[in-house]
Amino acid sequence: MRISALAAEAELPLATVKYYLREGLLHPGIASSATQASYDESHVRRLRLIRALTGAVGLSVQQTRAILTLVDDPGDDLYITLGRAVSTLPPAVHEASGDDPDPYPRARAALEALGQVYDPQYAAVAQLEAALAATEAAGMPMSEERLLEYGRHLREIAAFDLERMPHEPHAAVEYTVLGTALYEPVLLALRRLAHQDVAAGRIAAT
Amino acid sequence: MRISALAAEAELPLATVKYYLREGLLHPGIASSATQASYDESHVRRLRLIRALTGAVGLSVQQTRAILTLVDDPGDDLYITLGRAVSTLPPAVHEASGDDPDPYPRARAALEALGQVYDPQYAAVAQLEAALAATEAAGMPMSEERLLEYGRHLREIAAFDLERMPHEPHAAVEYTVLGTALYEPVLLALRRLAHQDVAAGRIAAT
DNA sequence: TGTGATTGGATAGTGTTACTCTCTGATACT
DNA sequence: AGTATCAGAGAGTAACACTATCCAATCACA
Repeated sequence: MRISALAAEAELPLATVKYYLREGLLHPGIASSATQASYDESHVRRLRLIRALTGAVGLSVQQTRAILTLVDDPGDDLYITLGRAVSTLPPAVHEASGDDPDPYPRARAALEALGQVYDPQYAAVAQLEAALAATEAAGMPMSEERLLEYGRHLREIAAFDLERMPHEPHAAVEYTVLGTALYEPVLLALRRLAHQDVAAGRIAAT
Repeated sequence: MRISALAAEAELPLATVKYYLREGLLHPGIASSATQASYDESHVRRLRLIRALTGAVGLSVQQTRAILTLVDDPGDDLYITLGRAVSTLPPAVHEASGDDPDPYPRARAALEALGQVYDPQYAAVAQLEAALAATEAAGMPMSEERLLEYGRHLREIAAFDLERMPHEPHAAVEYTVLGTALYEPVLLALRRLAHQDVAAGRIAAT
């Protein structure tokens, strides 16, 4: 398959495929001569994955490359790899100054209330802190009650996810990293639809 | 309060405050002369809300303006207002061509499996379709089992949210629109942390 | 009542991002 | 032999979120 056939297969402009090649998101084809290379099904799959991440998940090209690199070439520690993946996922958050004794007070309080263990280095802690700070700044702070309710359901979802993790290490990394990123938009869309459904149920019950 | 004091209060560069004024995100101060206007606490709160939406929630200035306009000036129908708000929330999705008999097959199947009523016009349906299509394109389709599990928990979260909705119409709009947008980053951060916590529990149990 | 700073308002400039276009020389089909 | 396509590189573009500069008017203070 030549590059133009690849572009057609993936329904992308040729120039865009070249751009992804240049940016290192797509692995090069096998060069058969100085001006010819052949591409295969793996390139088509990769392009679909790239579009899934830049499209529905909303990642930038840089973030997408970071995620793809992790999936392609995971370390031997799933925990560290997932940590790296989460730290590249939005929202981006600047790390706290090293000398702050309690850099994440809201997140710490929340996680203690939930009885969850956590690694303060983990990017999601800073993300939670930023998200909670934003709710306060906007004048709609999360009550502890709401936090407990949300946390309880998300823990069950997380437990469900973990139960279905493949055993083989490489597959486990792919499942975890991609599952974290790809299922998030589904989660948000389902919540928005659930609001609609519950509201409709309320009205019908009147 | 003059504009420089407002900028200082909100910890933003003066030029940025002027930019938000120009873009119509921030209401003008009361002009006391041709070159003087005075700002008050409402402007400080508004700036904090703007930063919450553009920062943690990750909205663009355009999207932020759309949300703020809805909150400031909601129609008399909460349902329609929420629909408009959801349609401006990411991920952006192009509407289907009007003549497609089944534009959202994955979303339809999912919502039928969940037994949820839904309005096909609702933007979240297209968002769900795009999110499910992305999981398939990436080679990690959502199983029906996973969909049911996610949907169940999100419905409970949605029911919790709706129970706490204020009665007064204007407050209800603000709560619903801002709650949808502001709590989403919290939801995602909590899921990421729950993965970590559940994984830690697994290891400890070994 | 001068004088230096600040204001609102407008315009222009900047750095980033995600493409998109154009060019070049080499190679492939016919 | 002639046309088309290729890989690779570079430049160009449009949108975005600021950021900077300029101006005349006005204010605060000496």
